[in-house]
Amino acid sequence: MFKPITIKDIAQALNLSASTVSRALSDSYEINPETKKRVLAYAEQNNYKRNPIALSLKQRKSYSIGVVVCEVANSFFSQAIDGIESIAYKNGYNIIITQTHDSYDREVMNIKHLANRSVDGILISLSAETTNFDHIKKLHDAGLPIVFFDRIYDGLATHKVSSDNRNGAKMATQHLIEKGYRKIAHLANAPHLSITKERLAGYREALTENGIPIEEANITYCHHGGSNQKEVDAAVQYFLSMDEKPDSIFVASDRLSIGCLTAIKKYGDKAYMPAIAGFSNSDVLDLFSTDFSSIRQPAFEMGRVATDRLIQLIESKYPVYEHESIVLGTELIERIPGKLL
Amino acid sequence: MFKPITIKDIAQALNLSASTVSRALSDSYEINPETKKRVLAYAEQNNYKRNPIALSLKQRKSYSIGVVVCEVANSFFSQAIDGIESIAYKNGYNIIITQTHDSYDREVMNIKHLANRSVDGILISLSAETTNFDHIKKLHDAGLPIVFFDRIYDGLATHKVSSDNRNGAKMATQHLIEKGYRKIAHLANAPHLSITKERLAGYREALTENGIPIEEANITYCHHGGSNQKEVDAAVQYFLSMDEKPDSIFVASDRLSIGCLTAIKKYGDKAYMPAIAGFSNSDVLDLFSTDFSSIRQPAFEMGRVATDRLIQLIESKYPVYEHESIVLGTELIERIPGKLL
DNA sequence: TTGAAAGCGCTAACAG
DNA sequence: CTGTTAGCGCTTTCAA
Repeated sequence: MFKPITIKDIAQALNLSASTVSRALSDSYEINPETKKRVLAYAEQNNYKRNPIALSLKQRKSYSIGVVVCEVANSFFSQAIDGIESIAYKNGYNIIITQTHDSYDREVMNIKHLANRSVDGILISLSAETTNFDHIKKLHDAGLPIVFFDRIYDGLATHKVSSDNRNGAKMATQHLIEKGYRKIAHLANAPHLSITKERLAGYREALTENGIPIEEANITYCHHGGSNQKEVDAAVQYFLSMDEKPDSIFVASDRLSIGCLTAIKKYGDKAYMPAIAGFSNSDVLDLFSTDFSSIRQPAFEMGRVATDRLIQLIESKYPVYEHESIVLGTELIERIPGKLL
Repeated sequence: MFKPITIKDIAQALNLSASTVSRALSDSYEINPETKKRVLAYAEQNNYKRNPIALSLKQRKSYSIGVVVCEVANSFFSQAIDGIESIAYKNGYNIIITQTHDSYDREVMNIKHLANRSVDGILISLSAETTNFDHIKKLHDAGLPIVFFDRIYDGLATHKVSSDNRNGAKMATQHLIEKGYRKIAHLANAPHLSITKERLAGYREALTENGIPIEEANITYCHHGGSNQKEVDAAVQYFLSMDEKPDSIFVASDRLSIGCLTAIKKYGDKAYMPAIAGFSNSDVLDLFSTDFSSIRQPAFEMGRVATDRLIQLIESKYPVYEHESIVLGTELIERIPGKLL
């Protein structure tokens, strides 16, 4: 069942040796054009396909790259994957996608699994829970090419691709300020994530520049990135329980935005309805006239750039010592309530 | 760089033969417990990992399964992928995801690529453009296990997993009727897709049962599944141009729902705003109080079931001649406008 | 220009 | 209980 034709079969059929066939197939210069033509013709006819597994074994290369994200059912990441795929395929690689669901344990498992599966390199966006990086360091030290995107770890000498989180956060906060809000809460992601720190910095910057005092009590972290709705609910309930409730919330991520809106819908009332602005790549938001302006990251492009760099690393003949930190711009999408829909 | 330890290394270090080590590692019964312990200990210490590629070559098995969907940035499919992943990983398989973007050519490419990559089996949800199935038939005939999900092809003797599209469509249409709408248009997917036919049947059934005449002019197809927004725009503009405009629209898919809302937002006006109901697995919709009730498919479960069946096929010792067509239930989610948000 | 042989890492039939 | 041998499909010296 399903036994494809091999180089040996061709050799036998054409009365040649396997090595000659191999050479003909890889278009070696030192081969009789006549023979080459015969081999190619026969291969074509019997639609011979190189066995990539044998090739991998021989060349110690799998032509596949691993991708580690928290979840694919997330606008930002699914768009990023589109970008990753586009570059990977163009270069003859396929991608193996794994999801951490923002759990450290699953991240460790997945990365081990990928390394074990002998991928040629890995693209990582860290899980919200990750604070120990040994599982990644070990592989990196062993020579496995790794590129971070979105959720970066700075302690590793490799390429990093992110978006301008600080400025995005600043724009969002500034946007709320311009709309007249003053008591702006911040629903933040897990505290150790790179994006959390950067977005927090942007939030602070906007407030400071506008002479609004920063109150730590207005900032709440979601240690699991909102992968459990309960923690988002708790955060929102906390905001709602404050003596002086926030008039608006700057939300740090796609996942949290959805979670935050859900929680507000659940616990809020007509009398109190904070404005919301935050990071999100969801297209669906465009359809509604909520008071939810968002910061959009160039997800597709980030995926492309990260993959491009990873393949560079993989295919480089010599060890690469210079590493880029690439930061792409973010975009504010203002949404005005009260229009159609 | 990155040269992992092999069975030979262990053999040498322990003064054993490679086969003994291999046996010890695979916990063969016919091995001295003492030796086994030594080998295991050494392997553990030097964190030996089986080379899966060598294993694949030997066993003609890659422990990976290919997945073909139109796009991951789609609530239904990303949820289905979650389900696929959960079962695949539990059984030691990893998944290679490819996107067709609803193009026939890309589907052919991707499937070839997967077969070529020697996956052990493929899960397919057809592209909207596909009308010729030779590329799939060929592989199936050659013995490659294939399971269809969601967008089925009936001409192949294999397992198929779908949701109750007919009844889902009927519920949605019935829902519109109950809300008082009478001129209900149908924005359909590509005509040859299984889901299109089934959903159309449900739509017709609801109308008929309610004594509403079926008018073909009220039905418009999107031949590329809405992967190009222009075709959705055209369809909506057509509805808007009708002498007697539809008072509501039943939309056939997730992608089309988004597209339809987008188009209406673009071309509609306050005076005319049709009600909409349709298939969608988007969680975001729950957050808004649009007049958009939706039919939700059990995406995660569909992914699980399909993968389970595929692995059964893969691991079956004997050819399987009995094939299931599994149909899972759909759910109507009513949304009432005018609430919070 | 072609062939023979070795080897990538692993398993399995066979022999002891 | 353990070792020898062969082979999965392919590439690549080395020799002819």
